[in-house]
Amino acid sequence: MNLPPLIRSFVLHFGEMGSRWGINRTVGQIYALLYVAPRPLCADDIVEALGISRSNVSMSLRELQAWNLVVLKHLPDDRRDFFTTPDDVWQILRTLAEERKKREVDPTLSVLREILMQPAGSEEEAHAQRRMAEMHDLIEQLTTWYDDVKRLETERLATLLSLGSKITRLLETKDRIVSFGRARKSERPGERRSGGATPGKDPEE
Amino acid sequence: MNLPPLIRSFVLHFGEMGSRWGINRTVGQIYALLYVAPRPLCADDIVEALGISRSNVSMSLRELQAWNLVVLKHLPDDRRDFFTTPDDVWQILRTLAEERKKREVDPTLSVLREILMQPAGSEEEAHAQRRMAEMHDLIEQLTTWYDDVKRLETERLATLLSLGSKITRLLETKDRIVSFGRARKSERPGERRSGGATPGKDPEE
DNA sequence: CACTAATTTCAGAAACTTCTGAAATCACCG
DNA sequence: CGGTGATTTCAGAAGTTTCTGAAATTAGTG
Repeated sequence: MNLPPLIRSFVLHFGEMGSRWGINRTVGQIYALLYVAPRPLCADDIVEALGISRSNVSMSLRELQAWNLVVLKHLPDDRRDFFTTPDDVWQILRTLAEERKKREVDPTLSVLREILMQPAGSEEEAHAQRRMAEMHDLIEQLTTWYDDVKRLETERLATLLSLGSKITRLLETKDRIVSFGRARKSERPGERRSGGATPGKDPEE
Repeated sequence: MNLPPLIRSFVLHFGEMGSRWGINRTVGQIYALLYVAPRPLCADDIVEALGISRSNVSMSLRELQAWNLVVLKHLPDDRRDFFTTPDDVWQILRTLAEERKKREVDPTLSVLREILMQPAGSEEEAHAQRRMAEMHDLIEQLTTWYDDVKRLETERLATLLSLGSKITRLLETKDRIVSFGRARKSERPGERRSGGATPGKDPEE
């Protein structure tokens, strides 16, 4: 490996991290390298920078493509493939979330659904099904939220994040103001339960 | 492995999933088993249910304890350790988020900070630092949001989730109403930038 | 403080993943 | 359509992780 020290540390750290979740070391390193490189790199650039075999680079790039994490570029009069990462880190985050959901969450949800369809053969199984139903419902709530939020443009998403938990307070403020403004048109919102509070159901978006 | 079919499917799925992210197959299976079991299990119950060696169970339980994912119980007049998972799935989610952050996010943040402190030795390194800074800032925004939201009680967290992106609309509604109600006390909120929109900075928690 | 039973540790075996170099494939060019 | 160079595939080598049984440790008991 023959890289400027700062880039080297970053690449090595990503390699480590990569192996801590599913992705492997080389894939992590290549991603890190592409992420910080000032221009798109071709396979041989990567071989040179990381000191790994050509075939390993080829396979790892395939994997990154399968994750939609890299962008393919072509230079005129050069038939080699050049690779970069998207410029926008928020876009990268979205892709990562989407792919991890696809690989980690969706299969679990469908296994849970399948098991929950079957009849329990004993009290032990019935209890297990109740537990699985709790898990299923939690995951479903989270993915519903995610599906909703992922469509926001970056700017609004950032606003949402910067508000954080303040929103629950804001929500109460809004309840007060709106119910006051409308002079109690129907009934007052009052205490809200955990399940399905969906005020202000605008048709747009 | 000698388990009722529904439980068996669940346990096997979790084993698979386990190996898809960092955790290993056995650890995943044991967790799944404890999660659906109607009562706390001891190590030998697990050996029996999953058909794996006693020592493997012992090591895997240690790992689950290191992740804070299991609860230790003792029965009177029995010095064996019995294990369960917490009853509340939201609590489980919190623990999982906390531990993954500790292992996956925090180390990355500190590596990024360290690298960003060092002087760049070339334009290539300077560019890399700019990219790393973008990544750093994104992660910091996400963790700030997380640190804020994780303190919410389950009920409020559920409300927040069920609102999802509707909140940004709600926010605009609130801006309108509040600025109208206050009859433009100081300046009007207007367009909001991505960075630090923090309306309603209440002192309380 | 010896005995017993539960539990943990650990060295090496088994299983699995990653990585390589050689061979096959692909795609353009004359 | 044969040649050239880039790229991919793949069998097996290298490396890593997981799992086991045997030995060591811990903790309670008479």
